[in-house]
Order: sequence, then structure tokens, then C-alpha cells
Amino acid sequence: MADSQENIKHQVWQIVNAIPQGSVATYGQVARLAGAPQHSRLVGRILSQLPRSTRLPWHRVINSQGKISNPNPKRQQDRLEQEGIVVLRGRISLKQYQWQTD
DNA sequence: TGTTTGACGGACA
DNA sequence: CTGTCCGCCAAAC
Repeated sequence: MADSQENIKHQVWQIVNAIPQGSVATYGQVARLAGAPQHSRLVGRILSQLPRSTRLPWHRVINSQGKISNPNPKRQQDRLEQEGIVVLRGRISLKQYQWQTD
């Protein structure tokens, strides 16, 4: 079907919504959990299309290097620090905050 | 229809 | 640590 990608979008929303407060996940991690490895970029695009009013914790998604990829890093960093996550020099310790799923 | 772009990821120097 | 390169993929040109 042509909506296989539409389903992935809903999967991504559900997964991101499940990231615990105080934890982070990577784009690749979300893509894998959504059953779509190789689609990490798609995850980024989906999050970029969220309305500013969304309640989804999109700020808990960072890249595999532990860095913020969001074009507006300031906003994301504020949100992360607001829930106790330490962001040092634009970096976050995955070792310490990554959502353990498998 | 070919090329570029982007909130990615991993390997490597 | 930083920068480069390449694989991947859908959307926008």
C-alpha cells in the first residue's frame, strides 16, 4: 500500500511518546523500534513536520553522536535541561541518558 | 526524470 | 576530539 510510510509515521509518534522523561533516544533507535531500520532520516523529517503546539517529547530524540541535530538547538536544549538532562557543549551523554530498550 | 537536500549513521583518518 | 566519505531514503526542486 502507499500508506506504509503513513503507518511508520504513526509508529514513530507512538514510540517517541513512550520515551521516558529524563531519557533520550537516537533517530536510528526510533527507526529500529518502528521496524524501519535505514529510515533514521525519515524519523528526523517526521519530527520536523510536527506542529509547534505538539505535546510529543520530540526534544528527547538526538543523533547517534549524542548531539542535537535540531536546527534550533537552543529550544531543544532548554527543554532537555528542564527535565534534568545535562547538556555540555551541545553534547549529551548517551551512556547516561539513553533510553534502554533492548 | 535527474539532482539536491536533510532534525541520520557508521567507518575511518 | 574534528573532519571526511559513503550508504541510505523520501521529499523537494
